Amino acid sequence: MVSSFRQQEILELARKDGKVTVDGLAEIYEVTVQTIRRDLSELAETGRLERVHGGAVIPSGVVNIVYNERQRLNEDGKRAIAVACAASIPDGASVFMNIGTSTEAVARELLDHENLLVVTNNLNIANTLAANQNCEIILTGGVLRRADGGLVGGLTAEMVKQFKFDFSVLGCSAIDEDGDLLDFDGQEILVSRSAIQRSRNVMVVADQHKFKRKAPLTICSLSDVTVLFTDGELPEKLVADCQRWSTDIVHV
Amino acid sequence: MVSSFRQQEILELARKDGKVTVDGLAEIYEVTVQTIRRDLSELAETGRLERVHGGAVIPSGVVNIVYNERQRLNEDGKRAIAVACAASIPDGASVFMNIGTSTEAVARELLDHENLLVVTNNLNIANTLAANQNCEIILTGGVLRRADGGLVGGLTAEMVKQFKFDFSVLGCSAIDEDGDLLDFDGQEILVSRSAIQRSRNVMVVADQHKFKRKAPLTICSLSDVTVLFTDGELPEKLVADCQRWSTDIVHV
DNA sequence: TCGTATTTGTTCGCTTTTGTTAAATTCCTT
DNA sequence: AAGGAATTTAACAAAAGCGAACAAATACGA
Repeated sequence: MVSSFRQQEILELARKDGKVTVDGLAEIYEVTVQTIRRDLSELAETGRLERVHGGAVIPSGVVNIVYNERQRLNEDGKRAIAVACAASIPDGASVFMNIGTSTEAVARELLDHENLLVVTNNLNIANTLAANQNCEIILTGGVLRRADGGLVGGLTAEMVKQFKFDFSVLGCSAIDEDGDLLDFDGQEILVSRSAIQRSRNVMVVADQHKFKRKAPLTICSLSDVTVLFTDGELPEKLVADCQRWSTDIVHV
Repeated sequence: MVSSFRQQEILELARKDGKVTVDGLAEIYEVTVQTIRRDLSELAETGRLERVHGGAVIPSGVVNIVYNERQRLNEDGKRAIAVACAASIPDGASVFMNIGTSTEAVARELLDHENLLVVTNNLNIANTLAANQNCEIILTGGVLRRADGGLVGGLTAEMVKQFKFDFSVLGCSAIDEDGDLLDFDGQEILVSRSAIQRSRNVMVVADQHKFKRKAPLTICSLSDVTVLFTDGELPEKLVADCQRWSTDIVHV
């Protein structure tokens, strides 16, 4: 969902020079500054640039794993979900966050939180939150998966078990009609399960598409979850089940 | 989060020179001193600079400059050392690499090796080697240290102990006249020691400056090392000791 | 071809940034 | 320790940049 060829080129320009200006880009592309502003806002919203007055700069971070532009599906929805989720996390909390674009969106919304302790197996999240000086970041160990900057493998789950979290923020590949959280990755489900086991509150972030997809492996049931953040409509039966399980649903 | 182009560049200037002056910056950016003062105040508020009369300096106690400076120190020498070290590592080896600019240089020379398995607690090394598709990268877990992209803490050493390496490539802060490897960082020496314990071959990369510096903590002795790569001259006595310990010295 | 959705341009009120001035503070020399 | 120069802070006005809303233009699918 790259909304324009400009945005790609703007990114390249920014990477080359370290920064871009609104006026400069407007001149290059022969469009109004307003159009450029819209581009920059979009790029900033998804964390690919950092907006400053008069232009934008490359986001400052420790890591810069070059990974393929990944599927950017339903960005607005994910953002709204992330905002709601981040709002539920108080300053000073200890949080685990796993692999996934939805959890990465949450990380971006946590930039203004204070005194967080974040444990993650996702290098992108580490990179994003590195900008928040008030945030202690702990990476789990594991094999680096270049495709998504994830750390995977048996060691990862082991490491997660060493902690006790106030919150887990988990993404998944799909949610089944009967309320099972599903994933494609056998090792990642072990990580997620360990996190659930060690968390006082389990938060799941899942946009509407997750209800239409299928995946082969079960992470857990929504009954194990404290609160689900989504922008999708759940089947009536599942809503009833959640009520029975006392699983909160936050619909954004 | 920086609010203007200038602030990011001011930070870079400060890191490069260790300090910046209000007048100097005002001239560079062609703005009034008042504007620069506002920038500096903001940067100081968020702890990234320390304000002094007439300008600003890097906050004391932060490793940052030291790190950036170190990186530029004796680049050619480090490169030569790295080339020699990388040449001693065969394709298909399992390698541990720790924090340090010298080991990072080695990583750059390993980009053409094949089928390596590299374990590291250094995000920069992971980042560098990510470009080598034939290389499996495993990150140890640990607390992310923003200053140098290192992963530190008790968990890191624990994780290292799970492996058995063909080679360790280790940097250190200093080498004592009697052949002791020294470091500033208490937690990093635990990591290094674990790696030494679990390695068939221990390689130490140390440029000439390491022989002129001091550090408070002992990692191990050169007698525990298989081969030392350096561009510096060792005291005669130490050369003799190494011969006795059957520690090879590769002088580039 | 028409109707709809998306993108772009225009305007305007509002916010942020910058420059200017004056008073207060700090630094340095004597 | 005093006095003068340099630096800083504070306050306010000017300028630049911003986002929202709506209209025009363009692209797209039926």
